[in-house]
Amino acid sequence: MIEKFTLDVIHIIKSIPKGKVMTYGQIAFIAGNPFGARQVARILHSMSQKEQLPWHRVINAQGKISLGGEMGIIQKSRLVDEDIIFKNDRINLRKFQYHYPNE
DNA sequence: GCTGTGACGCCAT
DNA sequence: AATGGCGCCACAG
Repeated sequence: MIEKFTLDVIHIIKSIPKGKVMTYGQIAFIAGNPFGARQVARILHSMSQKEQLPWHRVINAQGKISLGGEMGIIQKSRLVDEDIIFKNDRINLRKFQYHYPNE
């Protein structure tokens, strides 16, 4: 049985519109687990390959990519393609963060 | 059912 | 601004 938290997280991630991003902590908070940022990361890691999640729209609270190596490059270029602007590998959250409708 | 782990976040230096 | 340490919790082994 998969936790409701996990399902909520997946649903929330799927709702992120193009050109916007959300942070791990924000998603976890909305899903009902204020301290579940790490679970969000874990969910992405395990599900993004199977599910069709816009995983590249999820970044950390500092507005930076949490992945190193090639995956990080891929994520960055995907975001750039959505007109999201990087300034020294950092995104302006005040401008690009998506505020979830409910809660 | 106990233990380690992680694409994190926050506060104290 | 940069680092380090601790907390928190679902999931795999």
